[in-house]
Amino acid sequence: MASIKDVAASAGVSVATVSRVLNGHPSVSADARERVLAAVAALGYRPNAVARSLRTDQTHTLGLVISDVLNPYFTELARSVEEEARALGYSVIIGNADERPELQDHHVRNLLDRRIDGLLVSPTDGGSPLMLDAARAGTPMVFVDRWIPGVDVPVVRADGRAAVRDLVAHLYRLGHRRLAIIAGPAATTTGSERVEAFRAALAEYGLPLPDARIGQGDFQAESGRRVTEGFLDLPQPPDVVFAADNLMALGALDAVRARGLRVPDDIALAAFDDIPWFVHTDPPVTAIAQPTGELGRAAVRALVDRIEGRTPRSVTLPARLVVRRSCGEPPTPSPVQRSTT
Amino acid sequence: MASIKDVAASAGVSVATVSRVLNGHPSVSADARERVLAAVAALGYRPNAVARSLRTDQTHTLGLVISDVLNPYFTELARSVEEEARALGYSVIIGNADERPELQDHHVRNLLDRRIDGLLVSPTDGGSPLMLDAARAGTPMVFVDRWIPGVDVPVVRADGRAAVRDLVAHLYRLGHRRLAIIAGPAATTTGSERVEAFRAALAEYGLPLPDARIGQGDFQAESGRRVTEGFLDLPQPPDVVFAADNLMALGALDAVRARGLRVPDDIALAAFDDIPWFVHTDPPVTAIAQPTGELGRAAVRALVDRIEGRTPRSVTLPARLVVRRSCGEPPTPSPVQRSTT
DNA sequence: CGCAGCGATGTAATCGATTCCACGAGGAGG
DNA sequence: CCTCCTCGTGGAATCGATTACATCGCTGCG
Repeated sequence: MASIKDVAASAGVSVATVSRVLNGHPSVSADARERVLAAVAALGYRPNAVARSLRTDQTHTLGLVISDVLNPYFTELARSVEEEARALGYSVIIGNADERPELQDHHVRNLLDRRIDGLLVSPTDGGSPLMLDAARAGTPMVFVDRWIPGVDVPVVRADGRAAVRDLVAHLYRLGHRRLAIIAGPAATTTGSERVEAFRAALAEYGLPLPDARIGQGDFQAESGRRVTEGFLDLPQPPDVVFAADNLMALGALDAVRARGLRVPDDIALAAFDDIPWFVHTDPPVTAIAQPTGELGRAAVRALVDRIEGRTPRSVTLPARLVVRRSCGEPPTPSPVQRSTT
Repeated sequence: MASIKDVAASAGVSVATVSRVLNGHPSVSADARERVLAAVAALGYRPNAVARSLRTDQTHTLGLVISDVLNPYFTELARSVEEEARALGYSVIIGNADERPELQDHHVRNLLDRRIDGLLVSPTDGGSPLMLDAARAGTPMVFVDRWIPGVDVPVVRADGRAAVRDLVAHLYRLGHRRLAIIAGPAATTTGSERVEAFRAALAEYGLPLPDARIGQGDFQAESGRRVTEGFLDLPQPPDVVFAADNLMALGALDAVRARGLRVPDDIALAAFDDIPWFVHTDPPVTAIAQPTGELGRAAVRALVDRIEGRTPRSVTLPARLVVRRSCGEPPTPSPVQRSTT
């Protein structure tokens, strides 16, 4: 592969001049510029990004560590992150932690070794020493979706409290009183926050949330199935199951179906995170939709601000309830709550 | 960030010795090794992968260019690729082409500039000059899922012909005679092959496939919707719509539902590519399942073989039909065709 | 006792870029 | 006509690693 030296030789100038032409430095004669450009074209020369990064100490690359690529929510997040990053002149390297802290560390370490300019993380756990060290050491970093309390890193996320309250109001109106939740890991902020928001909303209606109706999941479909089976085995099964993410809702659907029960007649279902497939499930699933694309874009902007010396800001955007049929009664379209069915 | 020089100084040895310790070179005294390791730990030193890559001309990184991350099929493929690559000591950088040739070129160029060791591609089109040049120039490369004819690059893919034949047999048995297909872009191999397989299978049953029942899609949900609407507007709408990928099937489902029609009573539906959600759609969708994970792993193995000087082999694995309810008649479980519902 | 050979180590070249500095030519101003 | 600046250019240092080669001290064998 041709290097800058080959170009210089072929154009009859020094490597310094070639570099200047390539970087748009003003003080190059029109004649030299032309010869360099011709040589570049003739040789099909492309600058070696590795060498350039070594010299400039910049990779123009962001690392994105997410908890689970197979979760459509994170897939969409990753996509919007890449899009915005590209618009700002950065590339993105994705690390998929698969909800496993040690895999998350593997990726963080790998990205750091590659000297990425900044790190976008949706932590799988409460924060490994590695991640805390990186943050402390001044690695430009932004948390997205989930975050680690007590670390001085901007957070870009959705606030689902209002939407959860709307959901509980919706459920109450439909006559449901025994509500249950499949929670995410307590070590994640989204895992604990969603339970808290749910509990608070229930309290407003004077409804209890006994421990038996709080199932411990791990954001994966299988745990949703397992927890739901537990709920169905209770002496008094719940009227509604609220899954803290879309994969656990899928598992719940599996479990309900396996018993030969029907949603919403026998048991209602709602989920956090809306995805295109929820429109076509049987029945369409009522869900809380995050502004995923906007979150990804805002996170990139914050991180790039930090990298380029500006002051990044935390961002919180509202989530909203999307009513479908999985909790009963076909939705009556209204300006506020409209299903996209 | 500490460099190898700092470690050398702190351990009281030369950088060469540090490098030797780090790379497991045998001729280092136990004493020196110990002091180096201590210094590494004390400084929290991590080798700079950029510098190392420049010197060794290896990045231990594979590029993966796929057509659409939002498509669950490709998401799963990407995941299995990363997994196998990690097991073999490589990292993966994903480029999402979004079914846009110019975006695909952007990513190929970006990956090449980063001097990745090899490229895994599922081409969005018939092959841009950039990609053809890269292949000709000897960049280690492997095609996965889709490929470009006439280029000497190993291909790892699924053969869906037998499964398509099974599907047509299934449809015929259910009494369907007017079959239609939503095809992918003709410039992609999967786009044209699936139509051909379908046409060949229909021929075996003496069924025609008039042009009016071949809709041109682009593997995105919106095109599935549009094409399906066209089918429904025909004087004689088809009995069955077969979508060449899962997103177009989603669009088709949208279109059918928007007309107030029912699957499979009014029109049946089948799709290429099986995904977990198809179990829970209304109705569950009959699909052709590819061995996605195995494809990803085989592709990585082939590419790494090529990179490490062994001779890579093309691989073709069979796809299989998964019968569910979207074409009519609940499936009767049999040893050969079993739904995972 | 002398020298070959080996093990441990350091010096320095190298990868491909960027960039500081020096230098020469040419124009402007005194 | 001389000096000073500016512009265009090239030489060389530099980034952080790897590695060929040189060196030095020992050991072992003849």
